[in-house]
Order: sequence, then C-alpha cells, then structure tokens
Amino acid sequence: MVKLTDVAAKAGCSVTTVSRVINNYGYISQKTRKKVHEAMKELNYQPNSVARSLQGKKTKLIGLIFPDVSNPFFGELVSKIENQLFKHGYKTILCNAGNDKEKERTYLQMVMANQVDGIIAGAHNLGIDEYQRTGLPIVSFDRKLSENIPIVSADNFKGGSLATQELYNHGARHIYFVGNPTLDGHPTQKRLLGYKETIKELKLTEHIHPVIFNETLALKEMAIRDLLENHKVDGIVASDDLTALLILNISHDLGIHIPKDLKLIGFDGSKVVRDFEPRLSTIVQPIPSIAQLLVKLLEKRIDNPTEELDNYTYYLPVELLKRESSGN
Amino acid sequence: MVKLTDVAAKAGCSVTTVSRVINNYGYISQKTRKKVHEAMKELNYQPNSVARSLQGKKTKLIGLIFPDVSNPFFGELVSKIENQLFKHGYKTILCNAGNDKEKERTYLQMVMANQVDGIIAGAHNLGIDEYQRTGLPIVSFDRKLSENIPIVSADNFKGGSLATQELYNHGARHIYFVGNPTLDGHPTQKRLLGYKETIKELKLTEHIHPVIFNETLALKEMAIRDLLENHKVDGIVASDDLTALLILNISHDLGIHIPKDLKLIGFDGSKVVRDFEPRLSTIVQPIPSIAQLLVKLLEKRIDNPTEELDNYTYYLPVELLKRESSGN
DNA sequence: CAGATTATGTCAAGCGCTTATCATAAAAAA
DNA sequence: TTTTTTATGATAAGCGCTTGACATAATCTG
Repeated sequence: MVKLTDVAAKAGCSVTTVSRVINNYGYISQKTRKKVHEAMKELNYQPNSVARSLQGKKTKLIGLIFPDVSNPFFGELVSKIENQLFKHGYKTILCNAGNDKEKERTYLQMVMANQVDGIIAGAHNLGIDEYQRTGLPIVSFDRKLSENIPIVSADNFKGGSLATQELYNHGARHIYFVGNPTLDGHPTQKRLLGYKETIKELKLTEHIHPVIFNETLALKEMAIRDLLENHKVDGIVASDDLTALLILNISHDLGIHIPKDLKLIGFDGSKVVRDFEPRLSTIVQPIPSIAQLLVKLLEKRIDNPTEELDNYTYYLPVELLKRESSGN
Repeated sequence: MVKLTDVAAKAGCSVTTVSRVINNYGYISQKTRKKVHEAMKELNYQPNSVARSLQGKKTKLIGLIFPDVSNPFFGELVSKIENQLFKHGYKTILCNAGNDKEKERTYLQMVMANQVDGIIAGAHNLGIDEYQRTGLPIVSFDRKLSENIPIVSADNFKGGSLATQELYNHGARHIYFVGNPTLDGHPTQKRLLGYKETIKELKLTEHIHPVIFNETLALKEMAIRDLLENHKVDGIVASDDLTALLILNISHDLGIHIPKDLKLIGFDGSKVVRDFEPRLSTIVQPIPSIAQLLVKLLEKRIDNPTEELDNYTYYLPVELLKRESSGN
C-alpha cells in the first residue's frame, strides 16, 4: 500500500505539500505541483478514500435501493443511474431489495455505516420514517416518501390514460386493466387511475383484472388465461410490459389474434422489450431522463442539504409507442 | 452521528468494553454484553465502518465489474451475485463497464481506493496485468485473466455443441453460427468452437455469419436480413438469446416460418427470456450456480489469499431447453 | 482464605489522511 | 534594499475505532 508519505519522499517534499496538491489549497508552485503529480503517477498512488472519509470528506458513495435488476426495466434504470453517478464522480452501492423488508432495512443500516453521501430509493417496502431516520440526502423514484424528499416519476396517470385512449381509438370497447391492483401509493396505481378516468370519459365500463407482481409465473398465467377465456374483452391495458408479454403469449396459445380480436398495450418500454418484441405497443417511460434527474436532484441535496427545492414532485412525460399489438 | 463513546456512556461502561463486545474478544460477562447490546439498539448505533476499515478491518465491500445490467443476462447474474454477497455480509459496488476501457480502469482505481475486499470481474476490456496490479482477491466470470485467478464459466463449448446437435436432430443441414465472431478469449468463442466441432462430426459445412455485439440494432438487423434473404440456411445457432430474438422477429417479417423453414436456438437462457419468449429454444446457463460459485471462491480467496486452490477453472453444466423454435 | 479465573477500566498508540498553526525561505514588487 | 507575496516545511491534533499493556475488581475453586 503506497501512502502519502511515500509520495512525499519520492517527490522530495513534505506531506503537507502533497496534501496541498491533492486538496488544492494554500500556495503551490507549478513546479512542485508537477513533481508531486509525477510521483503519484509513478507510484500509482491513490489516496486512501477510507482515511479521507474519516476526516469528514465525502465518500462519493451512493446507495441504490431498487427491487431487482433482473427485471429489464429496473436493469436499464439502474444501468443509466449508475452511469450518471459515475459521470459525477460517484460510486454505486447496489441493493436489490426485492420485496424483502428485512433486506431493505439491513441495507439501509449498511449504507449508513458506510457513510454514503446519499440514497436513491426505488424499492418501497419500508415506511417513510425508516428512511427519514437515516438523516441522509435521499431522492425517491416513483413513490412519495415524505414532503421533503423529492420524488421523480414518469407521468403514470397520463400513461394510463394514453394507453386506454389508444385502444379505444382502434375500436376496443371492452377494455380491461390487467395487473397489480394495489392502492397503496404503488406507481401502478396512477396508471390505473389514468385508465379509470379515461374509461369514464369514454363512457365505458371499467374492468380490473388483478395479476399480482410477486406471484409465480404459473399463477399469473392462470389469472390471464381465466381472463381471456371467461370474459368478454377486446382491449387490455397491462400495468407493465412483462404482464403484456404474458398476455401476448397466452393469446397466441388460445388462438386469439392480436390485434384483430384483442388489442393490447403495455407499460414501461425498456429498450430490451422495445427492441426485441417489436409487436408490442407500450407506454415508454423516459428512463434516461429519470436517471439524469434523480442524480441531479440528489447531488443538489448533497451539496446543499438545507436548501429548499422549488419543487418536490417531478412527473416526466411518457410516450406512446404505437405498434401492432394495439391495432396499428 | 452516534458513536462508540455514546454507547459506552449509555451502557455505563468503558469504550474498551463496548469494543470488546462488538469485536468479541477478551472477557465479557453476559450481563454487560446484554447491557451494551441494549444501549446500541436504543441509540440505533452502527459502528462507523469507515473508521473500522482504517484499522485494517475488512470493508465488506466487493467490486462487481460487468458489462451492463440492462442486458437481461447480466441483470440476472448481477442480481444473483448481489444476493449471494448479501448473504455473506458483503455489500456490492456496481460498475457497468460496457465496452469502455477507461471506465473500467477508473473503476478499478476507485474500488482500490475504497479498500474493497475483492473483485468479481465480468467485463473484460482490460488486460490481465491491470487486474493483477490491484493486488486484490479476484475471481473472473467467463474469461481467463491469469493462471492464479479462478475463472467460473458455463460450459460454453458443450453448449455450442448441444445446440448444433439439436438443430441437426430436427433435420437442419445448413446450420449457421450467427453472432460475435471474435477469437480473443471472448466467451462466445467457445460456443463457436463447440459449433465447429459438432459440424465437423456431423460432416456438414460450417458457416459463420458475424453479427457484432456492440453494433446498433439497425446494423445487426441488416446483417441478419442479409443472411436470411441471401443464404441457404435452415438452422441457426445464435451466440446469445438477444440475437436469437432478432432472428425470430426478422424471420417473421420475411415470412420465414420457424421452425418449419428455419430452426433456431439461442444461448444464455435468462429467466426473463425463458418466461416471456416461450417459443425460443436455448442453451441455459446456470446463473444461480454461477453466482454462488463466484462468491464462494471469492470469499475463499479473501479469507485465505495465499492458499492455492485445487482448481482454477470451473465449467458449470449448461442445459438444453427444447422449445418450438428448434423444431419441437 | 489463598490463588486462579473472569470481568472491567484507564491509557495510549495508531490506521492514513487533512488541516491549522507557526516558522522560514524564496521570489516578486515597491 | 525593504516590504509583500508566494512557497514550503515541521509539527501536531484529530476523524472513530481497535487493540495491546497494565491495573484493579469481582467471582469462583479447592
């Protein structure tokens, strides 16, 4: 482990001088600065960030708490966030909290113990206060944690509405909402509300068919099969793309033709799904913008924790991607 | 920030005693141990891991360097690894290196500066020596870095072979390998070798049609379109599932029926692809086992850096998932 | 009850780095 | 040349925690 004193020795100056170069304060001549930099390079010196942190310097670590990167949407989101963070000089500590309260709690403790500079919260198994109690700068994705924690989210309501309207425009009149029916501030709730409102405007009857997120594949398939076989349905707004894909597949098995017999639209629009299932219409969340804004807000909080923001709620515009499945 | 001294005060004992219960050494009565634990709980105390690390204690941080979690395969792999690490008390620092040499290098520096206990290397833009030079415990996924760095990988050769044989069994005689053609130790190379060997055994002619990983979607599509339109082909071994999906889609566009006109098989078998594209035959990598083994080996290295392993190369068995696309 | 064992405390050094203070030296400005 | 300004060094304290050395109680054993 090469350390500060080694650099000083190599550069032929005092540790104070080296520290001055690194932290850029006090008087330093160009000549010594160069000498020091050369010594650092030659020795391949990296200031021990652990020791620096102990002085109260920033750790440049951010805790990312999300459900699961094996889900393509979260995978892409986390990927973009990590990239943004990197650009701003931060390292990412990743937690896949799944729907595991205990794991999320433990991680919260862990990242605190590691003196992270802030947290981006995207999994929401825990209550507000557990996050609040960390005393750390936090920004939230897709769910309101508290008044003073900024929340970034796609315009889910608008998305639900757009999706419903799109199916209607292509002739669907028995339009179901299929997906997570929970009403507890989960992001899909707003999608549902957008659906409901539009259904009302269109003077149609609302139909909600629950397919729970955390269920096994088989149970989800059963629920969908039940819907397709036993209900009069000619349009489906799926709460997310994966559910939509399931519907696509099962329809095919049952000989239901999409979009002739059934019009379908998903939600999320991750790149993977867009690129590799080109038949599926969907509401696209602006993942790169979400990532950018989350990081920007978090950094603002970190640099100035007390400053009030002029806005704590950000709804980023979604986009309707029209493809075959909705009737195009 | 509640600190050790606060706990000591609360528990009515000395810092030494508190430290003794935390680090579990020396003599401690059950009574005091309990008192201390209660004090810690009441104050919601977490030992400052930064300060501990400075004493040379483990940081319990692991650097994960992979191409990109927005790819479903890596998403799932990283997810499983993170879970394993968590079970073993480690936190995960995530780096999506993409194919960016500079970013990978910078991350390597960063994680060193953060005193990580070890690295799991899955992106391979850099040379051996840059990893070697870290002096950290390392395990590698899918590529040989050096003699003394354990490498875990699926049995890609066997996979390539199985895939080819499967297409043959269903009647294909003009079997192409489509994907990354590089020959530099990239994991797909072994898949290609498995294909080649089997083609030879079957007394067929080998055909390799390059579709480069990092190209844009449009260019990949062009390459595939060219293949399907201008070549006599009735079977395709794709180097990975995403390429296979592309082929599936383009075939459909061109009115080529799979599996009647063309038999197709992919590679990777991430859960997302398996669950949501049930038509696709593929060679399934045992992601959970890979994750488990990587973590197990890394921990072994961390706990005993000098101990020689009895094996530095691990090929985990792949599984042929037979579905419609290959002719079932 | 003496001696061993167990339990706790006090004190101080140190992990690698930052930073303030004070002192001194070299260069630039007057 | 004298005064400022700029550049560097020596020294020490401290971030929060660990750990060893040493001392002193309290408890247990035979």
